[in-house]
Amino acid sequence: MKVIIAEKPSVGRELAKVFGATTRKDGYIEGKGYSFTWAFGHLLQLAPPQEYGYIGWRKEHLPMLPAKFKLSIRKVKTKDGFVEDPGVRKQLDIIKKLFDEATEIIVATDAGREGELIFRYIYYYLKCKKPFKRLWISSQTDEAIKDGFRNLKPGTDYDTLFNSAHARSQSDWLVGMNATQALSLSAGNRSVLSLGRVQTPTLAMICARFLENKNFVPQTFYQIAIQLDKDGQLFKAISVANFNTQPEAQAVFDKVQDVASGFATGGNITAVEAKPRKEPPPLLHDLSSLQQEGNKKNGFTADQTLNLLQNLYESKLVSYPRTGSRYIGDDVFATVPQLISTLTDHQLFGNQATFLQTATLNKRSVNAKKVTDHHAVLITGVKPYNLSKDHQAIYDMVAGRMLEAFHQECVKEITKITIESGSVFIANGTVIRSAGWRSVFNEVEDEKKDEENPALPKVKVGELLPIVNKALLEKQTKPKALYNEASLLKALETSGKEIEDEELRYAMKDSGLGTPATRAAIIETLLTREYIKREKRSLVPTQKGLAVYEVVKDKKIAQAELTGQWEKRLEEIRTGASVEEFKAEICEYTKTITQELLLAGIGISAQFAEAAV
DNA sequence: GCAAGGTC
Repeated sequence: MKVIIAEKPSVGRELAKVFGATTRKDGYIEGKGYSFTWAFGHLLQLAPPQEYGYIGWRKEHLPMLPAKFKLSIRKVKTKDGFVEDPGVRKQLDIIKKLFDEATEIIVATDAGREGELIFRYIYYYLKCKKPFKRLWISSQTDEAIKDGFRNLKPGTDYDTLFNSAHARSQSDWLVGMNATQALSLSAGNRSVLSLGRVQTPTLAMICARFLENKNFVPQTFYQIAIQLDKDGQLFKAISVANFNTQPEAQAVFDKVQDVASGFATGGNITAVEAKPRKEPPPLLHDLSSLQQEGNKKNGFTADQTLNLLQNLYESKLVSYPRTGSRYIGDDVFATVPQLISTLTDHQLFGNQATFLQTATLNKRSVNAKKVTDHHAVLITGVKPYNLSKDHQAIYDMVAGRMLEAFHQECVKEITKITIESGSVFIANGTVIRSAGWRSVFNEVEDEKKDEENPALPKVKVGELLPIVNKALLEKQTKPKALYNEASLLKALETSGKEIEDEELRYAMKDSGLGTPATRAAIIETLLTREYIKREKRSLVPTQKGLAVYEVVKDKKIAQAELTGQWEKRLEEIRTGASVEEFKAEICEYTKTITQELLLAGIGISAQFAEAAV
C-alpha cells in the first residue's frame, strides 16, 4: 500500500477524489491501493529551551545554542498552561500507523519550503525509513494532479530545500529565543519582552512612523480658489502657486478680476486639455489585499478577516484563503463563467453577473506563472445561505472582486482647464465615460481630491468667463498617517521595495516581511505583548513598545533587511550551498545580539519599570 | 514565559 500525505485535510480529500478513493476512515481516506492522509500545517516544532536543560530564564544559560535540535508536538494554550495538542497527537498516531504499513510514501504537502519542512519533521520525528517520492504541483485541478502523479520526483531531489527550511527554522529559534530572554532578563524580568526577525522590524516600523507623525511640524501655506460660471454651470479652480506667507497670497488674491471687483468676465481661458484614461480592473484578491479591504470597508482586523475567510473555506464557499497569489491559471479560468452564473441573483451585483455572462472576460488576473502554492481567492460556486452579516461581507468582497477582475476597463475623461486672472489657476475634472468594472460596487473612489470637479463644462481657449467667487485658503502640510492594519499589511508585503540593494530586493520580492499566513498573527503578538495598541483604527506603540524600540532600533534584529539577507542565503542553500557556513554565522550573530542586549540591561531596567506604570 | 512557520 502507498501512503499519500498532504499538508491539510482539504488537499488530502481532493487527491483522494481524483483517484476515486472513497472509504473514509478516521484521519485518512482509503481506496485503489492508496491511503490519503494529511497534517494540519506544522504538527511538530523545534523543542523549547527547557527540553535542552535550560530550565527557567537565567543569564547564565545565554546564549542557548543546542548542539542538536529536538522536535516536539505542537502545543496549545489552555487554562493550565501549554499542553500537547490532542488532535495533533491523534493525527500523528494515524500517520505513524499508515507509514508503518506503507511500501512507499508520496509527499503531497504544499510545493514550497514550509511544505517540505512539514513533511520532513513528521518523517524524522517518527524515525521513518520508508522510501518517499515527491508530488510537486502548483495547481489543484484534476488534470494538474494526474499530471503530477505521472511525474513524481525522487524524494532526495528536495534535500537541499529541506536544508534551507530547517536552517530558517533553527535561525528563527536561535535569534528569537535568545534575544527575547536576554532583553527580558536585562530589563529586570518583569514581563516577556519578545524579539524576533519579523515582529521586531514590524514594531520598529510602527514606532518610527508614530514618532515621525508626532514630531511633525506642520507648515502653513496659502492658496487661492476661484469659482467660474459657464452659462450657469459653476466650477472651481485653484491657484497653481502655493504661497508661504499671507501677504504674498493677499497681493495675488487682490489682483483676481472677479465680478465683485467690477470685472464682468475676468477669467481668461488659456488652455483646455481633455484626455481619456483607461483603468484596468483590479487583480483578484490574495489574503493580504482582502485583509486590507476588510479593514478599510468594515473595520475588521487582519485576524478577524482571516478567521471569517477560514470559516467560509471550511463551509466550502471559497477557495483556500492563505494565498499570496492574485492570479489563477487557465484551467481555473475555464470554470469562471460557471462561477459567475451562480451570482446572477445576488442582490448587490446580480445584474453585473448577468452582464458578464455575455461579455468577453478580461484576462488580467489569468497567469499560470504567477500562481505559486495556491491561486487567488475565488468563490467555489456553492450557494451560501444564512451567512452572518460579517461572513456575508467577506463573501461579497470575494465574489464582487471576481466580477470586477473579469469585467471591462473603466474609461474616464480627465479634463484640465487653465484660467488666467492676475495669476494662473487650474480646474480639474473627471468624468466616467464607461464605468466598466467600477459598476460592480458602484463606490466613490477614496482618493477623491476635495478640489476636484465631477464634470467640467465645455469651454474654448480664449473664452472669457465671469469669476463669481474668490477665496483665500489657509492650509497646512500633513504628516504621513499613522499605520492602521491595512497600511501596515501593505507595508509588510512591500518592505522589499524600500531596500536599495538589487539582489536583496529580489530575494525579498516574494516573501516580504512574514507570509500571508502569519501577518495577522504578528500584529496580534505585538498587541498581546502590549507593545502596540489600537487607537480608533490606528496602530500606535505603547510606552513599553517605544522603550523596546529605543533599545533595538539600530540593531540588525530591527531591520527588515535581515529577512532579505537570510532569504538570499537560504536560496543559495536550496541550490546547494553549504548550510554549515550559514549556521555558523547565525550562531555568531546570536552570541552578539545576546551579549549586546545583556549589556544594555544596566541602563534600561529603570526605563522599563517606568513603562510598566 | 520566549520565534516564525503552518492550519483546524
